[in-house]
Amino acid sequence: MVKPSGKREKVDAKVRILDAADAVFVRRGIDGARMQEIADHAGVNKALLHYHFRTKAELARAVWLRIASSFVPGVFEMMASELPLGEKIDQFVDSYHERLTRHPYLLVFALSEAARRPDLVQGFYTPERRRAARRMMSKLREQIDEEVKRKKLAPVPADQFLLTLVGSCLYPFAARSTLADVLGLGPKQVRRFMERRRKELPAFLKRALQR
Amino acid sequence: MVKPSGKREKVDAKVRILDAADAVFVRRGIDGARMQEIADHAGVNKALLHYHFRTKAELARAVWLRIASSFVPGVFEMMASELPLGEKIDQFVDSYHERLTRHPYLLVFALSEAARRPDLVQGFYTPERRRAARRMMSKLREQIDEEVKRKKLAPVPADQFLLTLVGSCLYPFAARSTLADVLGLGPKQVRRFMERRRKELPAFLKRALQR
DNA sequence: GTCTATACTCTGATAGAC
DNA sequence: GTCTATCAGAGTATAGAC
Repeated sequence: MVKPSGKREKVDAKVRILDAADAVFVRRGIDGARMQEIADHAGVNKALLHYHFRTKAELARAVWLRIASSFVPGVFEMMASELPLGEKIDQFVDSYHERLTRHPYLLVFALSEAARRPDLVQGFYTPERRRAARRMMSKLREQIDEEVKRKKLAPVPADQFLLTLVGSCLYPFAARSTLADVLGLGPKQVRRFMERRRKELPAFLKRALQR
Repeated sequence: MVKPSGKREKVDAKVRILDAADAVFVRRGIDGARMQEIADHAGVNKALLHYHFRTKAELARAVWLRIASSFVPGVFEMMASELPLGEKIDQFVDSYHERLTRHPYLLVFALSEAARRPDLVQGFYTPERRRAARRMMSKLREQIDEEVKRKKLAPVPADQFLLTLVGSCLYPFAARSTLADVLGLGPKQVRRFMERRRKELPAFLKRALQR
């Protein structure tokens, strides 16, 4: 499957633009991003951005959808799988720690734009994706209920537990700078702190479900 | 303590501007906010914003500092107090649920601007505030250690526990829209979900510390 | 202190050549 | 598809009257 040299450049430019837009939007936010900076970053002219993605809003939406598609479905699937609950927790924490460590601005971008621009997210949750979400929830419910029954715990609603997992895992990445300020840590100490968290958080959460 | 009618207008305008700027910045983000919208919202002319706060950046900083001052010191103090650990958890969850329910965009604003603009936060953590933060941490450490010893738990670092508390409490407010999409909830159901969380989260966290 | 009017820059978007 | 050149509008900031 060799690329026809004519088509090659075209595709590449469009992808390079998307990659550049990703970097700039995530770093600066949609409103703070400049089309010029994206063009420079992609090594093309500003006009070309408008050729491939008519407006800034459309480019932003393309970036957004690409990002969301790159991890939401995977999480749904993993969480709906037959893996034991404990391993799901491990995998979730591991994969987000890995990704968010390498992309420090990603979470804040996703949260703030999703909160402020419903239109951006519009259409991402297709019927199929909603079904996947429901499959995930019902599988989790089943596993948690079993755990609760076996260990005779107070019942824990699956949605609440999932949110606690997600929140306590992701939040530190959103609040990294505040965290450093409040705990009085330098960048290096923050990294060490997060590494420890990666190991200890799953244990803490599992323990909370084990009695 | 009656206001001299001459001074009254002056003070009021400046405060009205701050209030308006707060509303607009929090809702749109700093980059997305327009000086014109702030002026309209405050019922004054655009030029007056520049008279009282030279630039947009300075106005944004004033808003930021006012917001941060309005709750950070209180949390530090409460968390450093002699209250039992369990009651601290209750109070923390309650006060944030109350505040963030009424100001849905506040958290996302705080997180995204703090992450992207170190200069904005610059100078907020004075030596006195850092001391307050350390007092909080050492008191929490003491209380958690005691809990751990009494209940013979695996040791839980205070900073990690605090972050889990903060994250699992605040995150849902930052991800409100995503939450609704993933769980397939309408606005009303989201509210009910959050009310339940307010009651159940403290119990879950305390249980995690009780074995 | 507050307003009107305006200067000027920045930036998203288009036209048109290659 | 990609570039150069340019426009139109938006948006921050200032000058100056009251």
